[in-house]
Amino acid sequence: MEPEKQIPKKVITQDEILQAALKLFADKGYFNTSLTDITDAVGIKTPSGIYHHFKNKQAIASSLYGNILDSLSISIDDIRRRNRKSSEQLREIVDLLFKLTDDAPEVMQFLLTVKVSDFLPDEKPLLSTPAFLKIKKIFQIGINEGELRSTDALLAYTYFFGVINHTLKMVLMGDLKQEADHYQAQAWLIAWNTVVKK
Amino acid sequence: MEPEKQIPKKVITQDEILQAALKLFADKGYFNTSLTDITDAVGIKTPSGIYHHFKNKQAIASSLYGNILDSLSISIDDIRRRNRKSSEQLREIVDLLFKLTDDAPEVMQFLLTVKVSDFLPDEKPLLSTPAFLKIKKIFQIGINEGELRSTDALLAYTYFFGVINHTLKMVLMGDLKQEADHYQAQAWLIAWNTVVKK
DNA sequence: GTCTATATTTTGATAGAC
DNA sequence: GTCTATCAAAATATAGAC
Repeated sequence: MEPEKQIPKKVITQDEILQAALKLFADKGYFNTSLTDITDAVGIKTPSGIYHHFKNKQAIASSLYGNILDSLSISIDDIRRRNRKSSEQLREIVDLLFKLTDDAPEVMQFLLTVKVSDFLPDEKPLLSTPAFLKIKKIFQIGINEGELRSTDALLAYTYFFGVINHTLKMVLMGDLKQEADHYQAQAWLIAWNTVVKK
Repeated sequence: MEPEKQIPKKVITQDEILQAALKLFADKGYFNTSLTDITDAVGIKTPSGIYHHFKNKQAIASSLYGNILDSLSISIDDIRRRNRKSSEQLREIVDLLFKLTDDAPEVMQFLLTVKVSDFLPDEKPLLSTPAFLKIKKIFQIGINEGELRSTDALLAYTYFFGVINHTLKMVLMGDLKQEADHYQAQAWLIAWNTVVKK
């Protein structure tokens, strides 16, 4: 093992700030998280350092939100590329969300239980976001191709992700005691039945 | 028409404060609502008046939350008294929630889209609240009597209200453009199908 | 890029006159 | 029970030394 440097870690990266902020925002909420909380979590002594990386507190949240949605959008692109049927694509999206809930609960908390518009009023509403538009498109194609019941694509989305998101939220809040993974198979089946053509 | 009194309205009731606060909390969020906002909305000039009615800002929110949950609990009692089957009871609860969404959207916004635990950390979690426990009991009885599929009552709740709540949330956020009433019949059917024994 | 120190602003809350 | 006036605290943000 190498001898550890005596110099205390001082240099903070943007990513460390984002990770700490994400955890705090997900846990205590944006308004209950002060810049001091973030500096504490990240191991520096003053909020000053943060202003070298971000314009202000809002910019941290905005960056987080953007990153999460971008990453989600990319994953969805990938999923759509690898699967042709709407059922398969939705199946993989559900798989991704359940995995994220177990492996990166802060991310899903930020997506599902945090009301972003309260502190990012200028951000695009979730439903006009690329990630969401792609999901809506999956429903639309499924309807056109006859795999899904013919309703409004937005309504199909509403029912399907009503089941999925509520299940994940109950896990995140600790009301459902097992890992998300444990509920996935059944939740998928129930959600799928809300939209499938029989 | 009677001659209007010249004396400007000064005396404010507790209920006026609660109503104004509910609207503001639902609209802008608890943390974006200052006591000054409330005094403005209620027509007095200084936050001082509010402290004669409530201990502090939190107490306003706490009172609101309690009132809403109490009233919901009473409505559920009434519904359970008037109906015997779980299906009928759930049907009426759904009816109530859709009506509330159209007639008192602030109330439903407070229930569905506001994260109460952020500013009322000492409040009982929603799921250990009388209103919720009664709803859970309805599912449990439905399962025992064979009307509902045999799963965990909490899971039945999760799926059923996943559909219902998400539909109402989409209406409240303006993503679904019609009144809640317009979506009720189909949402009920979909939600019911997530739990019914076939 | 982090530190000390400080400026600025907001807001929750109180005291006392009327 | 509302008003004027004011306090106290907290948190965002900045300036300048190192």
